[in-house]
Amino acid sequence: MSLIPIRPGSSFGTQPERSDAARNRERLLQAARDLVAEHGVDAVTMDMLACRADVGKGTVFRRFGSRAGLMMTLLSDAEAEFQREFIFGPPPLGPGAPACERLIAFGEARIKYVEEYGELARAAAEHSPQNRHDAPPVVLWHRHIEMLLREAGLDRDPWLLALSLGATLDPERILHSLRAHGVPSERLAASWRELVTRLLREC
Amino acid sequence: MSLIPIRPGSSFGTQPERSDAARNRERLLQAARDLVAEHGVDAVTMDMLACRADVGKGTVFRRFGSRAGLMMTLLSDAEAEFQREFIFGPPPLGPGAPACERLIAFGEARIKYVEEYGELARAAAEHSPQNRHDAPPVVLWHRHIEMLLREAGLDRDPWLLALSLGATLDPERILHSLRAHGVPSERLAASWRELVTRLLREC
DNA sequence: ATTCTAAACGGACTGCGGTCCGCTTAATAT
DNA sequence: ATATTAAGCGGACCGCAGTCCGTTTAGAAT
Repeated sequence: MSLIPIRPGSSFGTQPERSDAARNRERLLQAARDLVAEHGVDAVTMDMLACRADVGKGTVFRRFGSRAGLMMTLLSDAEAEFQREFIFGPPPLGPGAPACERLIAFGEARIKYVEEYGELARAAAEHSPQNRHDAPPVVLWHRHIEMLLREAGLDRDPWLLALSLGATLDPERILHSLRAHGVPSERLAASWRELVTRLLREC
Repeated sequence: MSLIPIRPGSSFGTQPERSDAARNRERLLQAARDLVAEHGVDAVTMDMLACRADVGKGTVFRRFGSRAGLMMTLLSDAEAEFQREFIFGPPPLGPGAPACERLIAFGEARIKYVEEYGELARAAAEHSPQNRHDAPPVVLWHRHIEMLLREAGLDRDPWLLALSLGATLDPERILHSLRAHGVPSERLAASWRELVTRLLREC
């Protein structure tokens, strides 16, 4: 179980991957996207993927490490885009707006993200109690929230407070509200706004 | 996958279970407690349990429905005690104290509970995205928090807000803070207190 | 005591995620 | 061209949760 770099062989000092490996990766990613589109995330099995991509099962696990790793890879583009937006993008999500507004925008963006990629995100976290909370993207959101809390003047253990706020935005939870209880995303966003504004009042 | 009644055969109109079934249940529960004590929750498999209790594997699943069901059963006593305390017990956890103080006490009690039974609680929720949020005890905590929020004067969608607060107290999350990051439970409790008091200021 | 039947039983079986290890091959050195 | 070798490959294999179905048996009815 190792970290999956966003670009394979992107680290300096390591040689680029072999041509057959690159070809197999493309085949696997294409097959995975097709299968997800055809049957939905939850119905895609690793054997099915190996079969469709016409590679051995071992190759699938060599590429992605685990089912969760595969899902992370499928998410990586959307994830990178999301990160770009809240780090470099225009306000209120990106820098330039007051912390409180950025925090609200962050939650709203996250809810939209889960609406679109929730199943993948859930599958990427399943069966990984470790990586569920320590995966690089999760740590990044967490630090982002913590930074905004500090910026808003919340100095009492902002790290743990950020953890609590992050829990509210957990894909599985949001997805459950959306799908199982039929809560419209606007209502989730409104509740998030309420939570954040109450928390940051007079800071 | 069905709900597991706290007391078997406790519903009216159903006949009591057969004697061999009762004997097997006791054997299974004893074996399960022993195995958990010996090897830890995560290492206990259903085959192991069937073997130790000297019953067939089918019997294990007939009793408990799933691994998660078994863990819920093992938790049911502690769970019932916890419920009793925050519903009927002395303040500030039970009725008689201001909503804000009860909410703080609730979180503190929950953190202690997770410290003691966290592994079981996590295992009881694993692989059940459905029952994870809709299991009777979870729904009860949730309603309790919602009630306290209303009592404190928070009228803007207290149901969703209760969901957010509940997310903070999720066993897996608390356990991860405690074990993986070594956060002492007092610090978790302090952060919870901070969160609740900020949220309920001037209500 | 005998019969009846629905509940309970047990263990072979399935499907899935994940590992292992002997074989193949791309890339490099000569 | 040939030899070398480490990365890559494939699929048999494992452990586990959960299902299926033919067999057994407790308890009621006679």
